[in-house]
Amino acid sequence: MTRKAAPTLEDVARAACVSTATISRALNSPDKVASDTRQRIETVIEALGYTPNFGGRVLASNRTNTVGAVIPTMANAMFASGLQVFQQELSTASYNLLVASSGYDAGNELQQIKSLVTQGADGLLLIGSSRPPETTRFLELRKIPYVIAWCYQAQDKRCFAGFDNIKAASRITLEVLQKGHKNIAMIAGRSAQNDRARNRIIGVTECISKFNDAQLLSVNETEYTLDAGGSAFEDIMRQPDKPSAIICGNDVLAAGAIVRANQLGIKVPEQVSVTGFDDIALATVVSPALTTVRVPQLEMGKVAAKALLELISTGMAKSVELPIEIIHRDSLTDAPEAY
Amino acid sequence: MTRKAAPTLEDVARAACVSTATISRALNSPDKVASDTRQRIETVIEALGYTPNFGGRVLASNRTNTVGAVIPTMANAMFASGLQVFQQELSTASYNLLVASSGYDAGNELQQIKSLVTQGADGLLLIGSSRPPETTRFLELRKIPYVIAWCYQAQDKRCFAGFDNIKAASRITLEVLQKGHKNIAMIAGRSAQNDRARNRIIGVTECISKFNDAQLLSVNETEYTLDAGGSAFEDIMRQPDKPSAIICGNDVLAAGAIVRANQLGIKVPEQVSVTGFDDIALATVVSPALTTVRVPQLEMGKVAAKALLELISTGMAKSVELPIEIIHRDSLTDAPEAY
DNA sequence: CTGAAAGCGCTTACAG
DNA sequence: CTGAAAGCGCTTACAG
Repeated sequence: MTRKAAPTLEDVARAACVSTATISRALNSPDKVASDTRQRIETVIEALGYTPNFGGRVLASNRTNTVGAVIPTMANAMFASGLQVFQQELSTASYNLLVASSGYDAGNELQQIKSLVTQGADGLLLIGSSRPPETTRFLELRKIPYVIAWCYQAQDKRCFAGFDNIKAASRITLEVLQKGHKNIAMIAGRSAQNDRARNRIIGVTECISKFNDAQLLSVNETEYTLDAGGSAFEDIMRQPDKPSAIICGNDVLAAGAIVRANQLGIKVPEQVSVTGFDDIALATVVSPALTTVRVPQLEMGKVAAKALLELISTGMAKSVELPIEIIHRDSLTDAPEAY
Repeated sequence: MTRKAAPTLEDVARAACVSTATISRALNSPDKVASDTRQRIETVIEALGYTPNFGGRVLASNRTNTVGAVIPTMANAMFASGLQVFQQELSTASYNLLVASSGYDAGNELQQIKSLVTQGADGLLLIGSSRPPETTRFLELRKIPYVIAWCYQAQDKRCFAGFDNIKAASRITLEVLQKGHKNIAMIAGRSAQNDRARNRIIGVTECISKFNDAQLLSVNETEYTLDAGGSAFEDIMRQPDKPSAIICGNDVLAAGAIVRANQLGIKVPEQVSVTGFDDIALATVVSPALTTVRVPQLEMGKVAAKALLELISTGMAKSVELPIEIIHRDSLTDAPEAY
């Protein structure tokens, strides 16, 4: 099986009767080459089926035109669709996307980051702002351009493309309180290695604490699965002090809670209101449909790509804070008077 | 901003008092190096914070340790979770994953394939078996190792990691028929550039044609969204000849149909049964929960990764056919007697 | 606008 | 087990 060697710049140069330098220019900065030469070169390239060798190009230019993304998980719809837009945006700039997942584990994240950087990623997309010093040190040391999505911190010099999770969580909490709910519970994501989950808890807590007659009965941290949401719901509804509303850390948890409620014969929202977070497809499919906070997933992907590209080429890019929105559907209603 | 140049093999060699060749060996085939030399080298590498330069390595070895995946869309949960497993499996073999999406468009797919190959992908994961000759030619010409997921064709010499969509669609159809349904409709994906969608239609059609007293009233091709599923459902139920069961090309379509049915006050499954395909999270969240065919998403990701790695290193790998399974939930019930 | 040539940082036969 | 050296295929000042 003798695999005919792919044509090289050398081959093209010979066939087109120019130097390799000119061909390289014709490819990378066409305007520096006379148009007739350029035409001749293009013909030859076409005829030979030449494509630049990746390794040669990378070694000489020290750039890969590749960007890496490390996300918590691809299995959750909330990251996947943003990633899609991110990739499309990169694609228009002739950049490719390397993807890895951390499984919400900081050690794993560092490992994946190192792997992507070793594979030559020119820049990185990361989710969330807080990570162990070891990771931060690595990023700094290697001067890796990176943008952080899914959160926003005004005072921070790093580049964000996201929204303020504390504010967003406060917003949905306010909706709940305005419906007259006094006894509230929260089903949250695991906050230990997840600043978004943590900040959503903070947002809920802070908002409730401003209302004298309202109280946060409990915060149940759990993994982001339907089952876990269901179990947490069941636990909460077994307590003597039942809430009239449950605020969930994301839509998966909320959908899990509602599905379980339906199975247990507990009426949502008549007996308990439930709210979500993220606004993924699930939110419209559960019954009752989720009142939730819509997170600008697609917009984040797009903005993050632009920022990262700019960061790579110019060395700096501005953070952008995207707006969230409360989506009113059927899972949140007025607190029962008698309560 | 003088960015201190990263240490090279050269630097390590000098510091460890050995040749660059030895270091390269210590890195790539440690057993070829005396253990004390290796130790010394490791210390120096650690001290200098050396990591191999990607471009140099790629140019010299002609391998990137990167594979690419071109999937129809990341936004749909069915591909995303398989991709996650695929990446994890690659990761254990020190391979990285480049991802791109085609949006179910063949032209787009070719463009993305070219882009990934240009970026040095050692191999490719592709979804589905049928593509334009132009694409096939490119793949052949460049001798790109690739594996095809989400389908399986016994007679084919290409490498598959998937299941037989025709058989799978027949299986679920048989379930429907065995419940006594005679008048059936199908809501399918767009089959033009999508062999899975096409084969599922074939499977349904073939199976029904074997039953003399049953008929396929209509096949409604539409895009894979909740709304499209809902609209198709509405159209179907507006016809004078209503089906007693609707077989859907995937869970998104089925969930969309059921949500719409609920809104219209049409009872599922009492008035119409509805079945899905894929078994994604949505299937358990809609109410009634979907009777559907479970596709081995995660297993496919894993098997595909193994096959691709083997294909890259040895030049060949066997196709594997994975089993599907019918998941019985609540959206399919007996046909009304009176019908 | 074009060419000659150095150099990017590795890997890998080939010798020893 | 180790080293000297060629070579991978580009890009990019530097001259002209």
